[in-house]
Amino acid sequence: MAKKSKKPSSYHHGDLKQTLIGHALSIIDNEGIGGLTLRKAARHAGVSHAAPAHHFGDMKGLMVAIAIKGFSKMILQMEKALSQTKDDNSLLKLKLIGLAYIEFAVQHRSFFKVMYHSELSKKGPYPDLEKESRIPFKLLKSTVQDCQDNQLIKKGDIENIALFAWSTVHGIANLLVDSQLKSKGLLGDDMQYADHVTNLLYTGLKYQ
Amino acid sequence: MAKKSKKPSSYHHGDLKQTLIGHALSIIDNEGIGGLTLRKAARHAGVSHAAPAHHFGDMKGLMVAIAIKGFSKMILQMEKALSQTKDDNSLLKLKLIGLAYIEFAVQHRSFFKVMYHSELSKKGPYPDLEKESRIPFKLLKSTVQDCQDNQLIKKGDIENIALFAWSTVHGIANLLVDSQLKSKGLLGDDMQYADHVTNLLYTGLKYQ
DNA sequence: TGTACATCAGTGAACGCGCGTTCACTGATGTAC
DNA sequence: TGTACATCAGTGAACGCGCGTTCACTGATGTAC
Repeated sequence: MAKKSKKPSSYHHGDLKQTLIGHALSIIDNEGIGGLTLRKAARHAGVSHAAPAHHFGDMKGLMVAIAIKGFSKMILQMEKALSQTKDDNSLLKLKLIGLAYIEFAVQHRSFFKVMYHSELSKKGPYPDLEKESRIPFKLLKSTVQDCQDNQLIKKGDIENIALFAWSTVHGIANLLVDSQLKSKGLLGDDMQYADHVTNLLYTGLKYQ
Repeated sequence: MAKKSKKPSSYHHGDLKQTLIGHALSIIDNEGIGGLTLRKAARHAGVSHAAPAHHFGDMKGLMVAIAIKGFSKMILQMEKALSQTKDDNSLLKLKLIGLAYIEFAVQHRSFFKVMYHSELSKKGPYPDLEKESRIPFKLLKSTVQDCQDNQLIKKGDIENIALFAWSTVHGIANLLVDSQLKSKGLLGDDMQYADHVTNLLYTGLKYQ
């Protein structure tokens, strides 16, 4: 405390914004969204408690920044999954896109929690966030369309079928993220389980 | 403020415990679980801010009390649904029990949120809560067993099949509770949608 | 029916804590000439 | 290359707030005799 000469008292951090997001995510990892505060994020980043306000304005600003980053990561992961098979195998694509969604949620659970946090989806307007958040569903819809065009699943309203598929997959992702299954000792490997459930879902889509 | 003669300054409330639970639920309805504090619940109940500690000890005690009450309500609702059809129609039972689960979640969303709040499921031990919380899954498992005995669904490990069914239904319930679907303008009637999804699920269970 | 006493539920003042927010400031970086 | 100045990121002290918790208390209810 007496000697301050050790630290070069940097007034320019480099990329504090991204650093703060990183620490915010790890706080959420450990304590849940309720455990995140601006002061705590600043403390973890080794920076004055007033610094976050400079970049995010307030708590909501931080959450929005995290969510936007999360969505763009998730979209990349989904697109990568789609590109792993040929155009004519659209049923496999449907499965892969669902698994990519679940995989992202499991691998980046704090991102996922923020992205679908109800407080965030309530109030707007955050046009950038809103735009990004719609893309995953759009990807799913066009895949469902492909499947129907190739007569791989039964006919029906695309929007509805996509909604069914998404909500099942999203529901499973949520469960895995919350560790509801693991804490009951019912679950071994997350992705193996996810594979089972998506198979179940697509069998339903085929025959119903 | 000057005249205190109006209120009879009651030192005995009648059933403050249940009253506090009721107000806690309505706070969660309006502001989410994060918005609930002991002081706020006391304020809504028109009671001193130290009163809740008398009945619940702390915040966690209140949450546990809410969850226990929620589970016993939900179990009643599921059992009622099961009793609405005859023994030999177990596939219908499987559907009804799933719908009862979703219906409870939608009708009592604050109960549901507390019952499956991750902070609650982490730390224990609350033996009463743990006991109650296992019953819904047990009911589901025995229904799945019935279906398999009557060769209404494909063979397989009961525990796994029940887990698939539960997690899908639970996932949907969560989505409806969080209003993720409504806020996207994708959803008309909750239960009509739930009906669709459960049909989809059970078709999967039949054919896979 | 009446009195004395124990128990129990709720009170209200007090405390320390972490939080978000404000604001004058410091000092590093970038730009003009 | 050097100097003057603007901009911008982060500082740290200060504030008021709502929270959980503690604790001596009050007064209503129930029980013994």
